[in-house]
Amino acid sequence: MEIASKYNPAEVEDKWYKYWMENRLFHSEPDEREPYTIVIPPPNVTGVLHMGHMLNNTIQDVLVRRARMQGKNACWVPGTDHASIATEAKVVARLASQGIKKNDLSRDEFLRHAWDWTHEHGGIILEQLKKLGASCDWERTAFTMDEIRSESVLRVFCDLFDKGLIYRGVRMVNWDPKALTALSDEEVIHKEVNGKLYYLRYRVEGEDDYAVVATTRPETIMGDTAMCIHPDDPKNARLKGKKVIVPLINRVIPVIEDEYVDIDFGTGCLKVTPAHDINDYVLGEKHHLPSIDIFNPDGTLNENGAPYTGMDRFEVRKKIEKDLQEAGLLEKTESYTNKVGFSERTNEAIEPKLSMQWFLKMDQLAKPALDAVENDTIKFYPDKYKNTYRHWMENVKDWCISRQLWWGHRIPAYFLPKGGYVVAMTKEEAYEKAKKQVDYPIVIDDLKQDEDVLDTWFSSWLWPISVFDGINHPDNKDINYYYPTSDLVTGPDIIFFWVARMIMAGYEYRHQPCFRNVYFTGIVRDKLGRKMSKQLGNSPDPIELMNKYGADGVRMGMLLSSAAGNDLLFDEALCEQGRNFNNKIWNAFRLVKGWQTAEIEQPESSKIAIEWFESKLSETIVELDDLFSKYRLSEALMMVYKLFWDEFSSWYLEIIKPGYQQPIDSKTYRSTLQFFDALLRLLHPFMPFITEELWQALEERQPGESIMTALQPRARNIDNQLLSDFESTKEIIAGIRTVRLQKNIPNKEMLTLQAVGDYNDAYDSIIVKMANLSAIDKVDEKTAGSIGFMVGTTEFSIPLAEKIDVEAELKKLEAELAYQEGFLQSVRKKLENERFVQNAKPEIVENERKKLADAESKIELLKENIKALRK
RNA sequence: GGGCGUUUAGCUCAGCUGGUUCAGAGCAUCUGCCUUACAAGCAGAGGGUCGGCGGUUCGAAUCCGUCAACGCCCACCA
Repeated sequence: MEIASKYNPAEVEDKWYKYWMENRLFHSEPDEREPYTIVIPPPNVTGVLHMGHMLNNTIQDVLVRRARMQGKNACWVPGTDHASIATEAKVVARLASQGIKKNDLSRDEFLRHAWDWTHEHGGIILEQLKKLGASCDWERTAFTMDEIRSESVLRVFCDLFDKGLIYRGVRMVNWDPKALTALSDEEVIHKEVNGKLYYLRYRVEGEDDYAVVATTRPETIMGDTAMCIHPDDPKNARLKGKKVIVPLINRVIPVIEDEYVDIDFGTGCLKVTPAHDINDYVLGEKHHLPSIDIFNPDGTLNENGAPYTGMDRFEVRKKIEKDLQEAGLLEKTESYTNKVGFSERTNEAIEPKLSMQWFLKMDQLAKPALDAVENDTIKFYPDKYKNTYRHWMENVKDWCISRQLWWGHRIPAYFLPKGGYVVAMTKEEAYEKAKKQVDYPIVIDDLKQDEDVLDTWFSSWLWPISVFDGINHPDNKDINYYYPTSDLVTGPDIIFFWVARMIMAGYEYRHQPCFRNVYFTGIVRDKLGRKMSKQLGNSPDPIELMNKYGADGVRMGMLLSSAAGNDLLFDEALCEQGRNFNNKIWNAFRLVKGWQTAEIEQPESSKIAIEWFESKLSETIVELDDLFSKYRLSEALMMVYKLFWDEFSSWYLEIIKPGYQQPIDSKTYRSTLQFFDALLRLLHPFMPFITEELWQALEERQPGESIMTALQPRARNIDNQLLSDFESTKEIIAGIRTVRLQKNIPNKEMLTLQAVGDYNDAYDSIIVKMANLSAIDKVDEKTAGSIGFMVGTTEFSIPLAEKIDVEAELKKLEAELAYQEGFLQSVRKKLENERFVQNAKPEIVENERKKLADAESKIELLKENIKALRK
């Protein structure tokens, strides 16, 4: 059979994915085996696969496939997130492009559009994951807004409300004037902004004096309800008990005193605008100040903002500067850099705003979640994120869970006609509750459901439970079997949004951790270290990459550069390396499958090679287990890579390779197929497609059989002596090859090797074959006019009378001699140091003595050789 | 303003509780090879005062201090 010399992924990938699906190999049902569970971090339902997903899902797939091959019942649950704000923004934008304004639609009409959008785009990303080879249990695909998940969310809301953990109240929240909704603290990103510090003059009432206030936000003066000074501030002591007049609008406000004020900032006078600054709000509460809200939800000024009503807040800032200037009320401005909060989603400057919202109390939920990570019930990889986590959990604030949006889970609170509300799963239930609560007659349509929806994360935080329907049916077979899940793979950027909250929900609803290990991936950057972004155009399209290098090649490219928790600098060259490796595997297979077997005697060299490779394989398997246990996937892959490429292909196969058109003995062939099989199984979690293709072709397989469900090879005996002897053998061979290269001796030309003195000849058959020797002679003294090298303390030489360049040879030997003498010197110094001999561990000292002896014998040899050459 | 992390070969990184698996790996580079598995390859080679300084120690890439550069997270100084 003729096999192409290049591996063509396109021909095999779709075929095997289809095969896996048809045989339902990804599907899991509870059974008696140990479960291994991963829930996918659900991507946005309307999202498109990017490099971050590639990394994240490749890692998950490696873990799942490996677990499956360890005989566990592996289940990777896929799904998508409704992504409230992001999706709603996209739908609004699309409607706008069709000339439709959201406000012109009813809630139901808008939701129909949103669902249309979801059905059009939803699932694209999941299809893309299939191309990557993701072995998700697609029969379990979930959506945060499907029936089961929605019911779970409402149930949890009602439950937490009944437990008194959810409350409703007017609070200062982060308002996004573009999305027109409140945000949680976590959705606000603080950025440095270059602005100005404005010094405004507030006249003192009834006096010909004024106080100067420094502010970054002059447009909020219409909301001022006090001026505040520090009680111990001598500069401003004259203002105590006075009243001042707000510039331009001439409203009289009191001067209050509070230690909150920093005497040294600006002039020591602070304008207090309780409606539009969180600190001012606190001051306002404390001093019982009125609060004047001057903004509309969209960031324009309302009637309280007269004379600037209707203008945008940033326009007003410019305008008011001018007006103040003209009125002589602006003392000066300074350039000033301060931090401003921006909406994570819309990038709009956040406006602190007082509004009625729903909150979830966090302190009680946080307690067990903090403990679980502190005591390693849930382990973080890398563990540095424990610090981050602890800090947040110890300072956790109540979670604002309501959003003024339509796309999402509508809050199940129903307002009563004469005030008050009831919380219930359905309107009917709410009605029943309401009837008991009020002493006036009502009908069901008197109940008005809250217009707001819940924060997206209020559904995501239930994900590890809700995907198994463990909220609605807490005692079902799936949740009891698959929960707690095993590993979570996600980015550190959502440690608070998601990870921390899942842990809380896990303890609240299952009294168990929701997962055992969290693997934090880094951010995928380009090779210059820049974040990938659409604007920069530096983000490759994963699908194109896979078309170019094959899914296995790209997977390997992602994995090679991904130490846990470190950002990874993605370079297409790594995919190329992955593709090249695929090709290497492919060609090794071509070689092996091309051999004819015969009942001939097994060469000594093959026999040794088999024993050696058995040990090497076992040794690697042990090391792999260790690396996997530490989630060091990058290193694990590199280890298998080297095992296959260097040890198996360059050494093992070359040793056992029969001469051209010669058959191979069947004993060696059998072992070789077994090794190949084991290697494919080791490789499969990393590169599922090519390994399946070759595994299927390696031997006759049963219908429906797959490498996916074959078991990982197990380590057997490791003969350390053999392994170390073999390394020496490689060195000898490399030594001969180096000589060939230096002396320009073709590989075809046979050479003789002399081994001087003590020498273990057990591996001669291998050396003869690999270095193309006619013989290895043991000699007491080497032939004159030969070129030599040392391996360990044994000297080897190749007689090459006519080809020796005596001068060059001398130079080489003398350089070596100088090095050895220097080395000897340093070892001597160490051993002559009494404190070293006394304090160091005996084995260390013993080792130094051995080094000394070795160096001495080497030096002696070198001297002899130099003398011989000089003759 | 607090906290965390990083700094080792040209690049990306590994070096656990101080001492021959301590100066390593892969890629890149250089040299020689189209040797019938693979040029997407084979065989070899070169390359680093382990960020700077100081300390502990018989001994430091490794422990301590300090400085520097970069990165991340948190924080209400207008």
